[in-house]
Amino acid sequence: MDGYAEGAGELAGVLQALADPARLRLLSMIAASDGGEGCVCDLVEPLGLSQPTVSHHLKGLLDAGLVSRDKRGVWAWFRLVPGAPDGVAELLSAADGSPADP
Amino acid sequence: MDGYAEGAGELAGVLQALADPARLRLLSMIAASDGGEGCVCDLVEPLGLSQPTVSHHLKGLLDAGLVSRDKRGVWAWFRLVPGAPDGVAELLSAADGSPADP
DNA sequence: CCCTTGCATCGAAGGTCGTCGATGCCACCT
DNA sequence: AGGTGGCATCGACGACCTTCGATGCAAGGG
Repeated sequence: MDGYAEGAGELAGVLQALADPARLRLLSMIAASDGGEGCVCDLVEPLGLSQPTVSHHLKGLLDAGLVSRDKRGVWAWFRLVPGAPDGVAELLSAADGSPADP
Repeated sequence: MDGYAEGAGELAGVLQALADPARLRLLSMIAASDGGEGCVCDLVEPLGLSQPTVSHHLKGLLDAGLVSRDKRGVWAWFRLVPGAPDGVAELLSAADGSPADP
């Protein structure tokens, strides 16, 4: 029963990484980008935040395992990790006893 | 395209209400309780937090629409709102371009 | 070889959230 | 009616997170 403690801590970490409008918009923009990839220079402008802040949020998402970084030369291309949010969704549904899968 | 901004803010609010080990454990314990209901007195001990803190977290979950309060006499019984985390899960999946429902 | 461009890191300020102790209120039991 | 037990609210402290400006590093072009 205390097994929930660890899972709760880990899930809470991923949720906290997602619990931010900037992070969610970042994910949406990357997903909507061409080829599912987005470089920082293309994300800074529409977000309205400074470049270091965007880098910081990207690092948070990277640390949470939600995006992957691919440095091609000078540009850093970020891509979504497929199924990552689905895993979070499943954990969420499993945490409260509402089965999302039949 | 900027429509994500509002949705992101709202979703971020619910996620921030969930991004806490105590909250997640609270939901798990309520779900595992008999009849899907749990009173504060039964939740304070296993959580290891003080009673005011538990009340505060419960209020947070209540404000996020994740649980419902049912005051029966002196005891306050908290129950999960069915489908609430599923809605969050759907929003999560929809936010990154992974369609959970066609 | 030097300069420009793009990204990550460092340090700091401001705000928000989690946690606690003390208090007040309401319902039940004697 | 008085006493007891349980829950919500209030004020305060400490820690974390978000954001910014400035700086450092690596890659590519002239």
